[in-house]
Amino acid sequence: MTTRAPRRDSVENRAGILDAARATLATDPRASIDVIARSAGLSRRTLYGHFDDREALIRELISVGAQRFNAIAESVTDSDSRLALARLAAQLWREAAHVQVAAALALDEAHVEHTADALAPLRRTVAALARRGQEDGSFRTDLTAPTLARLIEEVARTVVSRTDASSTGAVDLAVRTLLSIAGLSWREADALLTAHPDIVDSQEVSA
Amino acid sequence: MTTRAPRRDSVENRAGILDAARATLATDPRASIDVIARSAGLSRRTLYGHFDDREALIRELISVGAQRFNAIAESVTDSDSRLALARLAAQLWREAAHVQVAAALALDEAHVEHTADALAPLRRTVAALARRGQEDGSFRTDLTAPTLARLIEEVARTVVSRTDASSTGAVDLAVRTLLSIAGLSWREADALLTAHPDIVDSQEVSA
DNA sequence: GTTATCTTGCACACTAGTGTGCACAATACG
DNA sequence: CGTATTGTGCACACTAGTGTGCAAGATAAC
Repeated sequence: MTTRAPRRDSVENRAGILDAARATLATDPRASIDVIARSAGLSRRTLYGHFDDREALIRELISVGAQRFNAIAESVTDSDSRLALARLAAQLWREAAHVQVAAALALDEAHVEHTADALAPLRRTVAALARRGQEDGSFRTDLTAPTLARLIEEVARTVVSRTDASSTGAVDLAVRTLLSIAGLSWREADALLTAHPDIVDSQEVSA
Repeated sequence: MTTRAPRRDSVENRAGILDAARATLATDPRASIDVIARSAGLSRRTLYGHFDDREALIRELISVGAQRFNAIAESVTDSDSRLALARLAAQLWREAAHVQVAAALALDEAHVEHTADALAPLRRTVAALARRGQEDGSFRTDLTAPTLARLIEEVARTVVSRTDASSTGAVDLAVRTLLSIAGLSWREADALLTAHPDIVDSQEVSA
């Protein structure tokens, strides 16, 4: 009487669709369901077996992605706000694949709201960081903390979505850009990264 | 035998369509022809009397806009590269209405090429400015000149298209952001703007 | 006042996409 | 094996948009 366990290929296909959607939508946020399904090696009809809607597919994509980098936001605990910002940027960059979809989709009117909700924890972290950085004299004070936070968010979005993630030194560029936006001169940023080479290189989390 | 002069209302309507398109597409780059026509107070059918295509309408919009700010690029002649960048940013901001459409449309795959072509002069100016700024020690040298130029372009696009143009102090924000990206610390940028209040205030061109 | 020019509404054909129903084939699971 | 689950192709209805043809009406130019 009890229902059977779900077939293995079914769950694999579902994951495959999500991967394909992530890759496809990162380049073209308006890619059709058919293109996504095909690039996952499945038929359009099958995709509708896994997701009710285009909407449902995208919502899941956003939720999963947001979860990943909300976690990152929590993991950054440096007391030096400049370091915290640098590390946050670098860590997020490593999730570039996930970030890019979110960044691309966030620009689409239909999903801004959901994206904003899902990313609320990350945004709170950034806002708090901006405030702290101003208070301890690390960040610029010619802008209000909320404005600075907004600026950091927007520029981060831009850098992430308009940079070839595979090119060497891309992480470096992203981090330096955000430090500049925070108000550091490029020499300060440079000195900071030289003093803490672990930020840009590989992750400090042991395997 | 000779053809009549075109009717006055006709040329006005054509201009009206361009204005409406500019305003509408700045918010939603995918607005339908019908929406644009209606917001110009005309019927969809009439719009097609003035422009062959959606394509033709957009091409003209881009061309006219590009012309305007290529002219601006030429008008900036400060020998101090920091001043030149600041003034360029401020001047372009005053053309915000035109810039915003271009910025929005430039993100659309279908028009990137045309936009890039039309903006070539401006981009050349920015590239030269980046090089000059590095040579005279004003701008950061941790990035190559082309990378810096690209970064300036992208961030400018972001600031322009994602800022409420009417809000007070928006010009100020735009200029400060770009100076930061160029590598100045926020204090340097602040000092520069204090020393040259004409940049952010009103235009220095006599009426 | 004529008249060429312009605007408009309506119907039409066309494209590209979404989401569903259904019958049939394949297959992983028990 | 048997069978419930899943994938697939096809037809279908639907939406939203583009671009055109045409006839009738408005109106600025002469």
